[in-house]
Amino acid sequence: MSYIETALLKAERRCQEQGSRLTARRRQVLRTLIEASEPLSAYGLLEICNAESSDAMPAMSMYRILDFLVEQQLAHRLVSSKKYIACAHINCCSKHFRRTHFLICDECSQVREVEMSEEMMASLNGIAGAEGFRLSSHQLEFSGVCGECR
Amino acid sequence: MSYIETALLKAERRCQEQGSRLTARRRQVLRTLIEASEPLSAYGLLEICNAESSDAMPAMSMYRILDFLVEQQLAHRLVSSKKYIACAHINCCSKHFRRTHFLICDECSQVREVEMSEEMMASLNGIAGAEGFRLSSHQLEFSGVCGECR
DNA sequence: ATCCACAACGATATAATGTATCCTCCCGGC
DNA sequence: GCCGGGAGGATACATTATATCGTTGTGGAT
Repeated sequence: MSYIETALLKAERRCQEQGSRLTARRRQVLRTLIEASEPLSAYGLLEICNAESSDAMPAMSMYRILDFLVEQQLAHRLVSSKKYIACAHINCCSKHFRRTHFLICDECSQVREVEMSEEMMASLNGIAGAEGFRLSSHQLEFSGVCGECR
Repeated sequence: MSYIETALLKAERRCQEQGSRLTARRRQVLRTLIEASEPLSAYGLLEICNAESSDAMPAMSMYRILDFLVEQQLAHRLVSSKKYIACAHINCCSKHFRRTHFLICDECSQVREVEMSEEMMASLNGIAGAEGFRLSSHQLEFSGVCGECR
């Protein structure tokens, strides 16, 4: 079974566990994200999805679906570029969730989603904690140049 | 001399060194940012600035001015909220520049701009480097809850 | 099987944020 | 005084996102 089929099945199961559904629209958006070679904007996704199906979806629906996918940790929103990617860990256990960071290449705009090490987590929490701050989200976006582009 | 007067003078000097000018408009925006108690959006700033002077500035100008202030490191743009703040280090030496991170409180939306420690820099570079990645920007935005709100 | 509640989606309008383009003005150096 | 370029004005438009209310459809309770 292909990566994408497995991913969609797992996603479906995860949704059911949450009492929600991976509907046709949602599945289509998620599949498009997984197949994409780069991060896509909401309207970019909309264009692709609407091109491949006869009845067009309004932008509102796309935003709702993306909110859903992000909430379910099936996708991520890159705040620095306002674009979306499928979660890289969609096919493995869920222990990585909410503990990842993103390496975003300025040149090729590829994104590496990397699990945050315990060491790094501790370091960040320590630094923030020294300021009396309790971190909530751990989605960090780093920009730079990737190995291939160097 | 007040904090804000000193800051504006220093800013003016810094601009001159760069061959640019801290014009009346730019000064007004920077002062507004320094006086603000919370991050402001471009249009929010526009409203404030236009309210206090007779001839209104178009949005385009505000964006240009903000681009300028950010480039000069006199202000920062918080990408997660699309808002702007005055640089907290506007009144001290420039060694902090491009080495800060932001602790953004979910509750009160206050922002602490914190110098990044050598240890943290090394840690981040190490982690990214292991993936063959060379970091460029070091503007990190952490969300959480600040000491006062806890 | 029917009905209900609610999740999901459609339709429409509009808000908020950001950029492109071209022109004018003004300051500083020659 | 002239000229070159930095700065800003005017206008249009692109992109991103949300508000609101109505409709559909699915699953569970009865």
